[in-house]
Amino acid sequence: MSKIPSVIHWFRLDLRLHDNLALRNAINEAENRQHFLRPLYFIEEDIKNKIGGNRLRFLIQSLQDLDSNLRKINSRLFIIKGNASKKLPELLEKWHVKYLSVQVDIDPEVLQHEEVIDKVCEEKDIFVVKRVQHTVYDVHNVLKKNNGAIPLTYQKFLSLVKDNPVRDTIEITKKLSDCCKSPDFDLKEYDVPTLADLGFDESTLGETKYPGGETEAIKRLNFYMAKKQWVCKFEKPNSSPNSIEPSTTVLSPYLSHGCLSSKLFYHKLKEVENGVPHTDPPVSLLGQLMWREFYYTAGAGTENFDKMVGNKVCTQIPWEKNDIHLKAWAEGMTGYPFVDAIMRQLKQEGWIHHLARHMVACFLTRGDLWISWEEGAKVFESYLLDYDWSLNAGNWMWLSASAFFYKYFRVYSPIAFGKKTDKEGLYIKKYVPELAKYPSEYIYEPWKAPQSVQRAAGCIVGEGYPKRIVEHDKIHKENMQKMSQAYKVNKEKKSLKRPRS
DNA sequence: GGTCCTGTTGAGTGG
DNA sequence: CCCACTCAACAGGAC
Repeated sequence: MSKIPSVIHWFRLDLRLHDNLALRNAINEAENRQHFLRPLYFIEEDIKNKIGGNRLRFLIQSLQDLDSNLRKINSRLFIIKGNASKKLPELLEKWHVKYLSVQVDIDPEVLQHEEVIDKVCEEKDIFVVKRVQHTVYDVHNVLKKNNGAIPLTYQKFLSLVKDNPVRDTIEITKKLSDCCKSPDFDLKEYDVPTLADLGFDESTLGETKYPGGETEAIKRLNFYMAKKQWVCKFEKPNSSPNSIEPSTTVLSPYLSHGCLSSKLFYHKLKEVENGVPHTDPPVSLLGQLMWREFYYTAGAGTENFDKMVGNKVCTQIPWEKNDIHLKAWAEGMTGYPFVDAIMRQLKQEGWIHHLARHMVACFLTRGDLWISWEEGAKVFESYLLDYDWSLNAGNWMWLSASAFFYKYFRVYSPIAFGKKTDKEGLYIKKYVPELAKYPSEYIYEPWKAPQSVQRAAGCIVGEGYPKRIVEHDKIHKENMQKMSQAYKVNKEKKSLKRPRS
């Protein structure tokens, strides 16, 4: 076994070569010292039980693309089966590692692994480099600027970052010297596994609508940035949650996996907006990116951010358990066609529009089913291609009026809301095909259709399609009272903690 | 303490 | 008649 030391770049959510400073640091280190370069990615053995099939496929595609891009610079990706905190310590020893680079993350599960590695590296005197490259800003710096408190409003967040410069992105194009190739460079055991290798049956998935990978990310970014008028006029609240093709960019899965650098997106948007009239945050495209930063900051600064109990920004609400309703919601079988269409699109394609997320999140929590946002967050975590720890928790708290947003009496109507942008119900007809022959008049409320109409449409409510599991008109009013009560209790608790003196 | 808050509903109005 | 649009009501909190 060779005694030449190795340099490791530990890939996590930075599955790209562009704007990857940590990777470039590792490359330079390997080149300068003529050490081996080993770009690693850890895949847990039971990953197929942990994340949904669509996301798993997206991840594998992203890794394949990453490997192929690394090969273009005379390197490759080394896939290690197992989790980092178990496997990496062995490898640090085996490969005589002297230098390790990694991006900064805030997800507590990731940080758990990182803590173990940090300790081992300290013992072994391995140099560790960490780079902020998943967010535009260093969120810990933003927190410091706010005296450690998290900004509870978007405007406050914007004011904190207003004058922060955003560094230019970097590119990695130079080919690596052959001396940086380790002797085990061609071993198949480090190859990116297929879905079948991971024990997942790909035939259970629909066609790939959003292929993973840096190459696709850049293509998608350039496609949208070329539509300058569209970018400059973009207003998120005015985009449609139920268009047949997405009304927004769907860059989110690429950002969440790090196939696309948020900083690159930032600079491209600035370039397009430069010198011409454009919309602004919160509604503009740049504003969308800032929402991401906002939630990252909040997530980094709050303990138990993804839970209700022990989370200081989260209003404690006595949600109730109801596995039957939860299952009906998750599978798109609530009897409300708009809700069901959204949930089925989510399950099939791994992406739904932001306002569609609002609709179903409101329905699950304060609006109708009175089930904890944590349950909804778990379902989203499994299905969403763009799942992101802090954004998921933050948005679920927003929608359930548990934090950041408090006007709980603004409840989305599962009947009226979708009609605004899709009166005909074409979206419902696509994703809830059993209702495809319903006249548009009844498409949002099939239970109102006369029996003759239901028969003619080939689907009887209660047989071919479920009856409503709750009556929205009644239940949302009851829930508002419960919310009011929970707020009252919360307020009392707060004033007890900080009595006026 | 006034002001402001991306993303409501549902009724009412005017083109 | 249908639409696009405005407006009021609503049980809140951060800054």
